[in-house]
Amino acid sequence: MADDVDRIVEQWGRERPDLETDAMAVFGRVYRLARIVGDRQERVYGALGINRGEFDVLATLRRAGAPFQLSPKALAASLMLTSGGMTGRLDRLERAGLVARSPDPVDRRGLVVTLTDAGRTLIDEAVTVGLAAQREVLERIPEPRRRQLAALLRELLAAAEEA
Amino acid sequence: MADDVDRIVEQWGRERPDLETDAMAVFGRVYRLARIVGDRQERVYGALGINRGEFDVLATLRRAGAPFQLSPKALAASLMLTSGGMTGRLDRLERAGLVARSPDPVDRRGLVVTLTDAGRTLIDEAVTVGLAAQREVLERIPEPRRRQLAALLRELLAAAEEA
DNA sequence: ACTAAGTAGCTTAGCAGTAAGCTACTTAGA
DNA sequence: TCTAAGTAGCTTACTGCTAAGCTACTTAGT
Repeated sequence: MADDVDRIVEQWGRERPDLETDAMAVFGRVYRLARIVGDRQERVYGALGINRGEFDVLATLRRAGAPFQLSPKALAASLMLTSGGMTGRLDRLERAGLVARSPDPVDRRGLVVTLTDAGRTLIDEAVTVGLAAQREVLERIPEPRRRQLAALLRELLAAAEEA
Repeated sequence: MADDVDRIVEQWGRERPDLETDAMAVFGRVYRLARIVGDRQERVYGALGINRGEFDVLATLRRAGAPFQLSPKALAASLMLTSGGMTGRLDRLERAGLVARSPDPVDRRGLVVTLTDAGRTLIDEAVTVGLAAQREVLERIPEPRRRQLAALLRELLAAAEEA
């Protein structure tokens, strides 16, 4: 049974028989997966009052371990975000009481962003339910193919980063 | 050798040993792949004067086959876009002379969007170079793993659409 | 034939991002 | 020890999207 991506690849094959379409089938599915699972995560986080970008900021602070502090610079680099984008996310998170900004004691140009207790509580819940949402999808495919897929995606990501 | 995603998963394992983190490794890589390869495509299309969203509109018209016509409604549905988003894309493409809007002869509420000759020429070039950019990444991993990956992504997408 | 409900595309307001440029501060070199 | 270059974070202008609501038109029910 053909899926949407199969149909698209087939249409291109008919209209442009000169094209080598294999790569389309792979990346077309990567894009669709990112969108579908991303939207799923967005809904789950939305129920907790944050969006996916804000989740990523809180998660990065949480993962860093106690005392849950990073500079805006480090956060922006880790999330591949411009400084303007980071300012906006921190504004919203600070307004919601989930992070606090304070002066960097050793560099007066800089700040340190700290997860508040409320932020810590929220992200610990969010990561649990977000991961459950991902597992619901992944566990529909049985081992050992789950493990194979993980290994192959790791290899493809390495290829993409090199190219 | 660990990659960024391995390090993130490992940090979570340390901070939250209660979490079942397998799914993170899979979807974390899907998100990163979509971003990296997406940015790559964006650069390629940018050299031709269009962005990825505009590419998708032209590609959908092209794939439909002669006479390369679809309604804004059909385009929006196919690209999972709101009607407002579609209006904007068509405005830009029409201004660039790549598509034309004309009244639907059988339904006076509707329009038909047609690929112009310039649009046809541009999309035929864009799909060729865009696909080459994707192949450059994919061909870094050897057969038969390329084929396995394609099959497993197909299965995962089906799982995501069902869930 | 008339009316109520539905549909197509557009408009507006709001959102979250980028790019470019600013100010304040730090660092390296003569 | 000045000074030039570099860096951190913020601001502004712009982009492309969504959500909601509009007008014009079509379809179904009586």
